[in-house]
Amino acid sequence: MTRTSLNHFHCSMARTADIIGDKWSLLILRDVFLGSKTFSQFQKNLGVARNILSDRLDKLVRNEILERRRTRPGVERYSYHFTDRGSELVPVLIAMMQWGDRWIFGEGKEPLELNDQKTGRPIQLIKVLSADGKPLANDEMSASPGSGADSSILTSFHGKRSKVSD
Amino acid sequence: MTRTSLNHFHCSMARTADIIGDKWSLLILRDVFLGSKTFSQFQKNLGVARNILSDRLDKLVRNEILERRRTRPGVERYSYHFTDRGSELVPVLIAMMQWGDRWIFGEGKEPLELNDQKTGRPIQLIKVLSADGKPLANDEMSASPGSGADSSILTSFHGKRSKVSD
DNA sequence: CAGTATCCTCGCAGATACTG
DNA sequence: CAGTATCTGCGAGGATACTG
Repeated sequence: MTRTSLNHFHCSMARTADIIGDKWSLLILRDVFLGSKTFSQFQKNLGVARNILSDRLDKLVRNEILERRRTRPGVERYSYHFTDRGSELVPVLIAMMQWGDRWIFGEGKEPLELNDQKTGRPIQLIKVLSADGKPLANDEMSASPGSGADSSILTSFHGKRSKVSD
Repeated sequence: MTRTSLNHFHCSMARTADIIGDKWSLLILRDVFLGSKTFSQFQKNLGVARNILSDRLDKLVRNEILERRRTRPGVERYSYHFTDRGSELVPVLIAMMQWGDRWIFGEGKEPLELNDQKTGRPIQLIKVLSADGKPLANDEMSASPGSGADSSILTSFHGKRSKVSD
């Protein structure tokens, strides 16, 4: 990838992956999510090369995921923040973290705990809901035993499948 | 990335990104999610080079995201399916798709619709829930206006922040 | 501090031919 | 069909020096 852009795919996944589907972008977003704001914070936390960091931040700003603000007038001091668009990416980040918590770090591995800032309530679950807002039995998402017969998660869909390869 | 592995990060996001955070893997998973099963289906749908596809499938199988099954005994005919571990990645995929539906393809752009296979109910929302299962007002996730003062999504957290860079 | 500029290297990705 | 093998090259990524 990267060599070829995914823009020609009429697929939200592909387009989204094209924007945030690289590791540094993902890690930068995670870092923003966890409170980092400045170039040097990112650089220090992630250990990424400065030019790469610069490039990624630029891309995220151009794609309106992050917004760059001057912290003090006159001085070269900036901070990065989620835009609306960007903050709605948080569920993606949380979903990834939760998966990792569960499947990479095991039971006793003290996963990252997140609290909602306003209510103080812990955030622990991300769920796929049906249109009416009722939770879809989560079992259905992961019910099929790995070696089961015909694992059928969510296979039916409507939309342009035909143009997948173009 | 890719050059350096993310294994040394004690961070679920980083580790998850290391496994599925590249575009072809993501697209393969999407394709599995939408019903593709075989090497040639992937190859045809995605237009990816065969060696790359082979490599990614291998990696996904090694990481126990996908499982390879022989469809007919004796014949070289295989199919790929989600494992338990893999199927729990579906929320990540859905979260990405939804974000793309909303922010890349606009209102009138007919986003992909997904139906739950068993109930037939449409799946449209993915939500972050608090530990008690109650929905966290979704506004809190995206409330801060892009240019607002101090956009505070979910900033508090507990866990090993210290080891971020090592 | 917050980047840009430069150089160099390695590996991802593409194309194509071949095999069981 | 489902890959493996090989060859090539672009460009992502790293390191470091420099600038406003």
